[in-house]
Amino acid sequence: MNTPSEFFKCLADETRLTAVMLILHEQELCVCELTEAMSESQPKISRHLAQLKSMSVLNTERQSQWIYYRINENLPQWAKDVLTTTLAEETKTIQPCLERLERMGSRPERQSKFC
Amino acid sequence: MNTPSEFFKCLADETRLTAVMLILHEQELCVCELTEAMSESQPKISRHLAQLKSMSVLNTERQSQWIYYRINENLPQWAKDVLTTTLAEETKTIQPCLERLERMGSRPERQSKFC
DNA sequence: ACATTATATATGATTATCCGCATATAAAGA
DNA sequence: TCTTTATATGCGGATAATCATATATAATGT
Repeated sequence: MNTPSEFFKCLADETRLTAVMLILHEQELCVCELTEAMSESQPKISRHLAQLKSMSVLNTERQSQWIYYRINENLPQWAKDVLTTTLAEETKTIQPCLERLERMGSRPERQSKFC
Repeated sequence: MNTPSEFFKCLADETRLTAVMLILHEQELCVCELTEAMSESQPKISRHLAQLKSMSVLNTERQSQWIYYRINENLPQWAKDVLTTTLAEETKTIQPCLERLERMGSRPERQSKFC
């Protein structure tokens, strides 16, 4: 992500924006969680996440079989500000996704960072 | 402009983003000023402005032969916030455009609102 | 009415984006 | 090793975005 317009391009797609909003809201999410929350196909989600990662909006951490996506903490501050401003606006919109996420069976358990 | 991702689509193009930033910085600009400031063709500028207007990001006011574009003051607050956040980031980038604008000969004079 | 300046739009070509489907890779567990 | 689950990617095909060029419209001044 080099220019603001490139950053906005990342957010200019409904699927990508929703994924970023959900990740920002939940700290981290894996592909299968996003697939379930957004009711979209796995390849579709995976593609968009790869794009967001390649633009340095997201980064990943593997925990055994799951790959967790997070907001790249090295994003410039103005970009983080745009994301939080947008999340405030999108809170209602992502509610159905959050509900599907909570209802989701067999959600992968997070590794505790302290053991 | 109905959804955040649509708004970001407006800003996802370098030409459009720069135009919006210049207008935000200068309050209002006409097509020929933007054409000069950005060193782009008139049809290209005009098309992108039309797009921004159709998405309610900008609006226009005709003053005799010139059509001035401004930020739509009815934009939702979060969107305005995104724009000002972005302008702070883009101040350096738009500097060359602002200089071309100042050097521009025969710049249309604004009608004073008080006469 | 005509020329000039400002702005908008039509058209066609090029390129970019997005998607579905199939398949590849990678880890985990039997 | 074989199966299952999670994730990534290759490959068209469809659609959308962008651009350059030419032309249309609109206001101004002669």
